Amino acid sequence: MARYNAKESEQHWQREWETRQSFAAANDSTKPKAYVLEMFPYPSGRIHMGHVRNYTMGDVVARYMRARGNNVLHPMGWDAFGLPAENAAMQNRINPKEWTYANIAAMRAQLKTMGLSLDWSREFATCDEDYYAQQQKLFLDMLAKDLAFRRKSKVNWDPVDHTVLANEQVIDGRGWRSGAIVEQRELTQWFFRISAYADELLTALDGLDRWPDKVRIMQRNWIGKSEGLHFEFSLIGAPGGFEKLPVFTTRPDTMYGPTFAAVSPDHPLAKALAEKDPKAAAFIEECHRIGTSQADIDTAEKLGYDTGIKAQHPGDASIRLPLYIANFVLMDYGTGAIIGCPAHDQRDLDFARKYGLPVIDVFVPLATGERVTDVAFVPPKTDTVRYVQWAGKPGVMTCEEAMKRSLAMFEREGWGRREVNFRLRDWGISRQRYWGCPIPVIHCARCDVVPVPDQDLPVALPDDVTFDKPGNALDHHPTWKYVKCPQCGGDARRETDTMDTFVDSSWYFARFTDPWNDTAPTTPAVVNRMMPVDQYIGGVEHAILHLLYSRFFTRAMKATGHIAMDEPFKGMFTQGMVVHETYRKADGGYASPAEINIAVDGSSRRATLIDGGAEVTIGSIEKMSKSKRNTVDPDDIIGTYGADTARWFMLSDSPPDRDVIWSEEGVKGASRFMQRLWRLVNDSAAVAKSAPAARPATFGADALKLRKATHGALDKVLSGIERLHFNVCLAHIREFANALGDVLTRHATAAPDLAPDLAWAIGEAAAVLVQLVSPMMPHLAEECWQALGQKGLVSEAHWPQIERDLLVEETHTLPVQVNGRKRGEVTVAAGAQNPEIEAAVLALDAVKQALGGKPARKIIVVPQRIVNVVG
RNA sequence: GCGGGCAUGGCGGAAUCGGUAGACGCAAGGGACUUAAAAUCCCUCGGCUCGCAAGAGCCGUGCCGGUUCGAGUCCGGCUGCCCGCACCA
Repeated sequence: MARYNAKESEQHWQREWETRQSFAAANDSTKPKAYVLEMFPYPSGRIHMGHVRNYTMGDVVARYMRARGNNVLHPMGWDAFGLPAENAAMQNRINPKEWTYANIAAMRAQLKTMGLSLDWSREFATCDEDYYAQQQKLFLDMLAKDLAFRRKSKVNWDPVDHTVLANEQVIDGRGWRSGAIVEQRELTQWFFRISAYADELLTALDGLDRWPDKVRIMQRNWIGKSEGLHFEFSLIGAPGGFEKLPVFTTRPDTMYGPTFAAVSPDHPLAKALAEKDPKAAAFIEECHRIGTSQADIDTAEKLGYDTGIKAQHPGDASIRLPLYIANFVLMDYGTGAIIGCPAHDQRDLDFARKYGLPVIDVFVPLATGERVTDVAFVPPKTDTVRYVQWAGKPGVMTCEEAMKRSLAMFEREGWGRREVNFRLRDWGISRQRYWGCPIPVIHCARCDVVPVPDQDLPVALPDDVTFDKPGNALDHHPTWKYVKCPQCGGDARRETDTMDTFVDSSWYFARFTDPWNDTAPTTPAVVNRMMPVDQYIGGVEHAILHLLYSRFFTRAMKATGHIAMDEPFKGMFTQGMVVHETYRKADGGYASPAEINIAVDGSSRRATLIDGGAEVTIGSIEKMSKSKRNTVDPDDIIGTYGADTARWFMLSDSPPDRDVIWSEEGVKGASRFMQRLWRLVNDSAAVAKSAPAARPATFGADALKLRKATHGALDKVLSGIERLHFNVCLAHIREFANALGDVLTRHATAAPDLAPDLAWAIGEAAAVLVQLVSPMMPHLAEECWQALGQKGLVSEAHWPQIERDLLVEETHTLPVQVNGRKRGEVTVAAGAQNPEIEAAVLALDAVKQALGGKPARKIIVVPQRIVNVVG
């Protein structure tokens, strides 16, 4: 029999699916909907193995749901705005738009070779005018609801490139491209008021029970809710307007332990002091010079500047604390001012020791009563400790209890109140870039900020831009920004900032439900039927920002009437990375997998360069990356082995949430299995020809055994896909294929006079096997489906009914343990009662021997599982 | 520093509820077919001990302890690795 020709077959079936529109979703279907979505790609130009893994998993779920009878929405698009297009424009003198659309075309062609069951009719790119036009409407609706606003904000400014940099683009205090020292500048920026939903975004996490715990915990920490005490110090000797200093602390129980107070170098009070006091100004300057990178923070010494101002304790006027400007106090958390309690905070202790400030123990360990010396005493809040300075009084209680009682007391005394603080900041979306969605507002000297009127939307990006100057090409454009004010008709200027590309990806999933609507972002009747996404799949790297922004955006769209739900993603799954061995050459450089030969000698492996044969060291397994040169091109794999092989390998072995190690041997194993299935199905088809058309009334022992395996496999694989345990599903499929193979080898020689019931069972088994592999290897499955003479396409077939009565065994073989050690087995009827089983067990020689003639004290029978005799 | 996860053969991993640890695959070794190779098929494959053999026994899921008739799984304490956040008051 001819080997399966993946190349020919895959092209053929991809064309067939396209002509039949097999994967188009219907917005008006009466079937239950299922929305399966993988994170859409950035059009870099080529797909990589991470994409292959992500889209294969999504495709298995989509195909599974379709065969379950759902109306499946499984779309694809492009997250197409962003900096790389501008960099390419600068380097290669190509227009960002041309570059992006050329990349999309190349990647679409690559994706199509994977045979994904996508509804391509809904495809769009976020840089399509049709898409960002609707995004501008959403922005204006949010502006009207005060969910979008402008505020002055500190940014990283690259003075050479004339651009704002994200924190990730600042490396050791320098711009990642220009290498220039980054300045902190105050600019007026656009924000989304995500903080208004902080509490809701936090509490709603509890309801997302089909999300990974890990992601929920990361979001919880990111939102960072903390409860504490808000109060004000009275300042003695402060400049005008700064008589009161608001402070937030999460430890109200330590209110009688501070020995200093401090404000951030960015605090308005610090700035006011700097104007009159050159030394203060110099200190603040120094603080700003110390970088914000992790390494800097780890090593930075605690530094302070004594302002000479005294902070008077609101509960006891006799306590007057020196007020410092301190480099470790952050302006954007709490009020930018702290109380320094050295005994119970390590930073405060370091600071106190450096400046010779006293240390007051508020509480001490119950057991030892030991006082603080070099290490601050910070026990878990639930620990019971001895308070020696609690609100001036002693007591023994947990910190939690003391905090609660302190708060209540201070509120009663009238100088403090309970306050909730969040770590979550409002979302700054202004980017001084060309290749993004223009913020649709006009600045007018008379009317201030004027939204672009509806009839003037979209604010389209001009195509005739140049990148010969650093900075924002929109700003440099000779005419684009000069407009008349829509309100007063006077000379005005367009906003030249564009939106953060995270905005584009915060609602694309909703747009997929009706991308044809050119009058509104969504069509409520449709979006409310097709959303939420039932299964979303993507990398953990988006666990915080993208997912949090999307959750916020869905709420903002609800507030502006574009959707009727809060949560966009009902089920969420984060898949692991694709990793590969690395190869190091003698000169220290990396070699790519395509450049080397591996020789196996027993259990040891040696790598040599194909060109020249020089020895190469096999290095650690790392994430596939260009710098380590350990990438494998999906095109090469699909060209050599076919898409089905690549898909099968991606799902085998490693659990989907863990990293998968790409190896040549593994791919070959997958390819071998594909060919094996092809033979198995063709052999089965030959045998099944002699089978009766109608299902036999009774089945003999061999046929029954095979049918049990068939329906057992069906049950295990389907429930495995449901739980996304793809690697286990594949093992069950292989096990079932082995079982069918055994039957064929045992009976193949007798094929002509094979019992009709067995022939029928073989036909059934082969058909089920093909259907079970169809979500993973869809092309091969179609080819096999045809070889078996089945009607229609397997991609459009419904799952067969699982015959549950075949899953029930008539007899059970139970392992028999004596004192927890296996000594034998008994086979009993399914309905056997315990006394009957116990008698059978005690009759076993091995059991009698193990008991050494003594009677059993107790017999534990776990039905259908195990028997344990206690001697 | 804070938060979370993981640890099972040579390797990736499997083991709904606590119930025969090592499914399935990769690699390796042996054999069959073949002029040969490829392909395919069969056998072995955690360790130790005993046995000519069929087989039998003991040990074994990072380490120490506990709960239980029974622990990879539950509890307490360690060790190592990985991830996220981080001067968050």
